[in-house]
Amino acid sequence: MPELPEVETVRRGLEREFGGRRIRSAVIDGARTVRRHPPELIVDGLRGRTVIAVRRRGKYLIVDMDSGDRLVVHLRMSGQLRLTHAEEPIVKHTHAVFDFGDRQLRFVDPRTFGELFVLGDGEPCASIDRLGVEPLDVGRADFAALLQRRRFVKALLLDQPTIAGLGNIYTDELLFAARVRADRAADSLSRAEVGRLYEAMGTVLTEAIALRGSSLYDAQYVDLYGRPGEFQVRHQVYAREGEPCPRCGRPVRRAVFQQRSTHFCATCQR
DNA sequence: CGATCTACCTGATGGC
DNA sequence: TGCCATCAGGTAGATC
Repeated sequence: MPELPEVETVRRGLEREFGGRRIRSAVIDGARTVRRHPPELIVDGLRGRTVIAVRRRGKYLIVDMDSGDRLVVHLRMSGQLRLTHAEEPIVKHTHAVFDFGDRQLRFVDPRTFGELFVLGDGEPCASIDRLGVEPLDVGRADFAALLQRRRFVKALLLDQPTIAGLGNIYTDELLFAARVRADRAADSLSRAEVGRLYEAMGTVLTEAIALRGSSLYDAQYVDLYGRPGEFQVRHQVYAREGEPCPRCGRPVRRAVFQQRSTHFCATCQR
């Protein structure tokens, strides 16, 4: 599922393939994908505009256009952005096609949780504006301060207004690396534990980006070119229930915590 | 404030 | 073979 490393991988592909290129036309199909405003705002508003830059904020992709408009994309669970040639057949669940002349950018999303919307020059966006710090930019002291709340540490790491970009896969991997249980109160972590969590956040996310993210058995996530990521082979606990813990050898466990699965080692994580 | 629950949606999977 | 229940999880909103 697209979390920070997957979204960052797509961002890099978008900037490389579409930076400086002009949208000839756009087609939006399906009512749910563009749901914040009429689809004409994209179809008519972005026609003829050129991509200046592609940025990422948390799990949001932000495409800056030469008009000052920004095309915002959130992949949610099953959204994919794909680079294709114009003549390639439109696959099922394709909800948006941006034609750049020699190539197309297509948004494919079976579960239609993902969304596209456009923001005018300077227009605020509550969804983006309320996002918390970027995990790879926040300093150690600021990160430690964020944890001074009486909430389950996993819930806090998943809380986008606190820290933007972590999802279920990477929180489980981070907590394992830091040897901290998901259900610990965030403000009960020792200095050493906070330090390990901070270090893990940097190393795990950086390596995951280098390996172009994680693709699971369902291959819901692939990059712009349809390639799966390779970080899943480095997962220590996520989707490894029953396999030996890489640290102590006891079986990795899975439990439902706050309505989602949590993978952990009951021996190594305290 | 924080925890819990639900809705959104399709495809894959497993049991019978 | 088919049918049905279950599960996957990012975000928003209701409720306790």
